[in-house]
Amino acid sequence: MSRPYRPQEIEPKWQQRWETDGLYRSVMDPAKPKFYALTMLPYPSGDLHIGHWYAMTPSDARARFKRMQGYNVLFPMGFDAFGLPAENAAIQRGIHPGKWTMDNIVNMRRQLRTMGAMFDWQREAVSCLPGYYRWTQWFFLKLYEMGLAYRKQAPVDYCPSCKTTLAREQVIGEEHICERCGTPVIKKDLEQWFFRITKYADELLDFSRIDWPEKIRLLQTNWIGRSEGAEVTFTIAPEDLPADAAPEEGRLVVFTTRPDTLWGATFMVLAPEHPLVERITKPEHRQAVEAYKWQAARQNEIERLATDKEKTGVFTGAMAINPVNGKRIPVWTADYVMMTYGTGAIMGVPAHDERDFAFAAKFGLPIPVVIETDEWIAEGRPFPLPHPYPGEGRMINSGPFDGTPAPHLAVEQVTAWLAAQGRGKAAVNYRLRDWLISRQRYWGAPIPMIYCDHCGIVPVPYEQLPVLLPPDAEIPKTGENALLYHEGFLHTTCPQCGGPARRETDTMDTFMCSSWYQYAYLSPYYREGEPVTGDDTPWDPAELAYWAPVDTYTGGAEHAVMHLLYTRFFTKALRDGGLLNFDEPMLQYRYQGTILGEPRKGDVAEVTGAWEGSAFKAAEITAYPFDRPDLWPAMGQSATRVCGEVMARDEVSLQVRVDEAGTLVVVHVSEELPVHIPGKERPGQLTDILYHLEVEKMSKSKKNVVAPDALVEAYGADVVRAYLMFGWRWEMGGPWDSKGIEGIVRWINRVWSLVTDAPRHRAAPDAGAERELLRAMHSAIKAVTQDLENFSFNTLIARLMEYTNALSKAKEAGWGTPTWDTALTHLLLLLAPITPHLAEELWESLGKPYSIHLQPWPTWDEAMLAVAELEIPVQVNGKVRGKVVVAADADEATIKAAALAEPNVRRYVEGRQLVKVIVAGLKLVSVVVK
RNA sequence: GCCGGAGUGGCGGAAUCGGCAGACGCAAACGACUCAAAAUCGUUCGGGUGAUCCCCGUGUGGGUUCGACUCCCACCUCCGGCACCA
Repeated sequence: MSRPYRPQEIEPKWQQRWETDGLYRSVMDPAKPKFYALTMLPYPSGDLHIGHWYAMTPSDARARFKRMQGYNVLFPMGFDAFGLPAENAAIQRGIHPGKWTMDNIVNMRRQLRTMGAMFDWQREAVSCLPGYYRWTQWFFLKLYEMGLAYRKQAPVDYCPSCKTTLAREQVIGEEHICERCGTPVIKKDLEQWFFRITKYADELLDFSRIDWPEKIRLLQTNWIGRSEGAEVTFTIAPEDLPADAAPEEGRLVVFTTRPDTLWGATFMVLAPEHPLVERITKPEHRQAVEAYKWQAARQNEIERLATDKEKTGVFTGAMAINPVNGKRIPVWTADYVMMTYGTGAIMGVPAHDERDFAFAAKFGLPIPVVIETDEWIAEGRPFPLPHPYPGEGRMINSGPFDGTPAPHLAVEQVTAWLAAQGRGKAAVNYRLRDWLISRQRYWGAPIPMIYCDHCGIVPVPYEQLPVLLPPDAEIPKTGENALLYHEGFLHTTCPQCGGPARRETDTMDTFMCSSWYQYAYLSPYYREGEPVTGDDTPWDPAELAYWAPVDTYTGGAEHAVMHLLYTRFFTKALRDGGLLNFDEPMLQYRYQGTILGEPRKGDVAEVTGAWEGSAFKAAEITAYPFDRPDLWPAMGQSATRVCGEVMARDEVSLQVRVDEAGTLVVVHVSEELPVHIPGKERPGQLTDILYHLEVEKMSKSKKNVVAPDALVEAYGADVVRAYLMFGWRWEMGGPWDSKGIEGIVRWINRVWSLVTDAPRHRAAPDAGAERELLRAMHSAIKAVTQDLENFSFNTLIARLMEYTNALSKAKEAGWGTPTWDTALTHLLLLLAPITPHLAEELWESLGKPYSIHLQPWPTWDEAMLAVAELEIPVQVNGKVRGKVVVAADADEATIKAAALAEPNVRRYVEGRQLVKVIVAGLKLVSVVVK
């Protein structure tokens, strides 16, 4: 026996050697095609998570594969280092956010190095360092210059717990909770900075230049929410306008996707915040309208009580005139119309819109039908209409348009007609809102703006960047922004007039930092220490021209409508600013799923004792393993005994499930009480009892976290890498399985001994076996190449296992022959991207030249995949009844004859009428009989 | 409610221009080796009480087809996103 596989020795050795040699330094080389592979950068939370490994190591494998294929590959790594957890740590533990962050980064760099990934650490970028955020601020100034950054007073989403505003994308679900802490978000009226992402709405809907998953494209498309329709101008009845009204005040524009239903509009609704409400409300309705507005504003704050979808609203007393038929219709105000979408006003067409129908039904407004269908006619034209009908039909009661098919032709024709008359025009609306980037936080890049009493809002000159975060800021325990109280930061002079001025204290959303980091890697902290101007670029132009854009991007799908939308916007904005000459930041994107916590059954505890109120006081505890039902005493509870599965435990109590229905009993346990565990001699402690774990997201509080450091220590990085690729469909993820990794350990050990152990005897080469081995080799090369290309990591490992098994079988027969050597070295080449240390070590042990990672990727020969003869299944009436072996070049007639001659097939065919025989190439023969 | 995705052995999963369902593993059982255990190697492993034969089987019910996990229709369950967006 030769030496055993010891990853703990070989992995650090190679990592050091590669680093010393600069094996993974990525240097521009015009002679080679470039490949920019990027995986989402981590937040430096303190420890690397198994999820980071799951995301990064397959991405690394693919980057390595591309490198062996001859590309000059860039695969960088960095840290998204601004953000709230650092401030929370400061509050809880009194550590400065900067120190906390940088300490975490030191640890995470170490952990990342144990992956054995080909990260080029000399290109690392850390977003909280001045050399980085100077450019983040520079981009802000650039966007401001381009008119893409603006400040406005607006009702914004605000998290009272994080004490900061949030972007629309950071508010989750129906309950409108903060994505970071889960606190319900409230609306606040604040002056905030926005980026005009809506300007790019249409371009962001165009995915034709990029290879992104359908799911992400859909999420972004829905988020942007483009809808086409028309703007139609109604007028307020002149007598209902105040005397001082300007002429345009009487024009009320609404957006509708169904201009063809205009003749059915029987009322109008304004959002409660709509300025016109104030102006047109009649004195006798004023009190009710004011009360309603107040209530609506307040409801926004207390989160309009979820389930209640009953329509509310009040009449303003004013009338409007429908431009298509001159009819006078009442103007209402109601909170189902939103000020932030469209024009904040709608026409109510109750017959053909669900919401308008509910509103009209509640307030007794007429519901005339203007779209008819054959079914409606067949039902006898029921009136009033029992249900709203938003579907297709023909226009009726619509003057010149009666009979027009709607909405298909009708929308176009009515829109054209309105436009010709100057009463409306085609229009498009989006759900997407501008990106709110102000955060009332200390730990972020300061927004480089100055407020001067004289000059107003003044941008910090480019030359003065960075606006440094004061390192000596005291983080208030209240969670407020430390910059508000930092006199040295706050007070400055106006760059224009030189007078006293105040700095903006808000910092930027951290998504701003990650919107351009893919370019930061190209020349990290570019021109640090040198003053720069607005005419400079934040990167070395040569590096940008060579590497950008990203060829393959990988990371979590949860960023679909945040990071992935923002970074596309950013690139397009920079392109329009003349900084870039391409349209999309990442040409190909693939996401991975999530590794969840491993489920586990709790032990079965049998407890005797006595009840104390609603809890049970333990006198004696015995714990049995859950999966040995033969040992289970009956579950249940009595006056002196409780028995069931342990669902949870802490230092002094257990929660025991005593029946199938899930009834829980709380068992109090005094500290000293020993726990009997059958099969264990000494009495155990409460902490020896296993408690139930559900499949859930991993989190420290749920105690289901898998620590990669411990896995690496136990199995080695290569095994962990291979297991993460093998165990799940990459894009799906799933619960962790601590047993499954053993299969990889066995496989890797087999690979190891395949190379390092000599067989018991050496046999003469056998031509047939050699040919078979080569066939297996070419087939493995093909499968692994295609699977790496397609992100199909689990099947790739399966194919490598099969190939390993084939080599094991072949070893006794043909060891030491040239064919054997070829087959073995090809196994190592295929393994190199997957298990880089193992492959390097074995490569060296075969006496091959350093490094395996500099070798070209093997190619396959289709001709070598061919077999001389193959087995074809034969079906009779759709069921497999036999198999025949035919030559690979057999013609159809031969195959047919062989199939019909097969004894079992004959049993089914004899005595019946042969209808036909279908020969499906070399795949299958199908016989039909009657 | 609307828009997506997914349902395959005890488990993770494989196979979709329609062609042998369950590759590759985990777990389990048995055997070899061992004083013994672990490791390793070998065998079995969807169900129908053995079988190379037969029947059933890819969420449910229909359909198309010589042939359906795959295509069509109607449902069910779970997951994700959106949610008065006019």
